[in-house]
Amino acid sequence: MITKRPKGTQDWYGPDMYKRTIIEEIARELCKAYHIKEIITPAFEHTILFQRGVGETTDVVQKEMYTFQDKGDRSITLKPEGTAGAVRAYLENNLYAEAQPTKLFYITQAFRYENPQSGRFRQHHQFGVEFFGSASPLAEIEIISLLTEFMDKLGLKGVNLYINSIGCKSCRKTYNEALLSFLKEHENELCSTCRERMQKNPLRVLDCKVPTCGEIIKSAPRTIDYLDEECREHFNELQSLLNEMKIPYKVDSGIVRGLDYYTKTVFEFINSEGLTLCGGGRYDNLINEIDEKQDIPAVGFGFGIERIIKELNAEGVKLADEPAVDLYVGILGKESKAAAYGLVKKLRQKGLIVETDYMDRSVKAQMKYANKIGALNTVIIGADELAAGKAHIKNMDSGNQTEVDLDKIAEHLRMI
RNA sequence: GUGGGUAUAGCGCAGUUGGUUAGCGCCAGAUUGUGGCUCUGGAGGCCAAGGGUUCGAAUCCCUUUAUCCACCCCA
Repeated sequence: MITKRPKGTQDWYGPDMYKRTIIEEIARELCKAYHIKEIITPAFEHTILFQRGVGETTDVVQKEMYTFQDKGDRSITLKPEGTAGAVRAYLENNLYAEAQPTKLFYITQAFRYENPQSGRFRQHHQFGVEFFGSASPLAEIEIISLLTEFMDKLGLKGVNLYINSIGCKSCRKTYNEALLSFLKEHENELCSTCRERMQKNPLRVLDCKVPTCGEIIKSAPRTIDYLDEECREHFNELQSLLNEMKIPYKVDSGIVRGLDYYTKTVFEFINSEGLTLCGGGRYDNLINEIDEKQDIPAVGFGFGIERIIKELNAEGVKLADEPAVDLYVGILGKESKAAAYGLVKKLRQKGLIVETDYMDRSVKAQMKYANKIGALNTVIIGADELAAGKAHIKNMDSGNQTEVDLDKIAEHLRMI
């Protein structure tokens, strides 16, 4: 037990760790060009923030939060998603008082107590962007455009954009009534889970994957038919912008998000297996729900880093290789240790990736090791080399050796 | 919370009606200071844990734990 990690968590190392590093680098680089600033908020917040922000009736709040009392008897919750904390920080630090809009991105862990399975963890990681202050569809465009570029840079091809509009509060009210009465007519044709969902959140029936339900849903009322004028216009403008920008998308009336805060635009990036890699949308009411003195529109998304890696692997996309060891410095003889290590240090300071022997191995074993770690070049430093001030640099690919002055090694390696 | 699969060396796996395997990796050698290929040798496992049946259990039965997959929901 003591050497076992908690259920649903992962240790990051090796190739996946490197992929994660590259993914985060691409995200940061992209946000830089979009002039989106990084924010890091605490791993935990007051529980009330998520109850209000994410929504009291959602599964995330009802059964998936890591909530505990701290020693000061405060109710604390490990963040289950990134938006609520970013919104809280935006309000608490009066960022709305600066020139608007405010564009923030985060790379954070998120905690949800659920049963782990493929692409699902109790601690996972998200790259997210929140765009505060703009009611214009251009805010959605900014977010979506960044996402499509992100996908391009990663080399993902099998992920598609689906968008929908669920309208504002008032549209939703009339729509929910229409949907509910429709569902009641077909109640005995629906699967058992859908019959349950009907009661607590009828919107969720729309993305049921059971084929028989799918047939019924086809003729169900769609949110986009119940939009008021403003919401309809917003959605139309968004679509024509996407068309003009030649960003491929599909309108899918089945896209309804499971978090309560969304309004108007909702979207998902989904792979060929139906797994959602990224979900987001507009949340014009959320800030007001958290601070009633403020009424600020916003758009955002969360992208699952584990799911990106899963998709990269599924599509066979190779990100950049880990940088190779430029030179392995073999050490021969006790009396050469300090001088050889001094050489290692000097070469590292010149920017080379250098490895050496810490195991007191024989020259043969050192060469084997150098080969195993993929060193591009090797050199053996012993009494002879130190006396002569020269050594043989061996190119591990060709096997050729070149005699080089000890103080010219870096220059020699740069030339090849 | 519900359902199914799996659990044998660091890894990935055999194990026939109850009496244990080679592989990959790791370490060391194959003349003295040079890798890859080959060969030889070595280390490493209370066969997930506990209980039961049996002369004898990795193998059969029960319990527990872990893990994977699916549902709900989500990234």
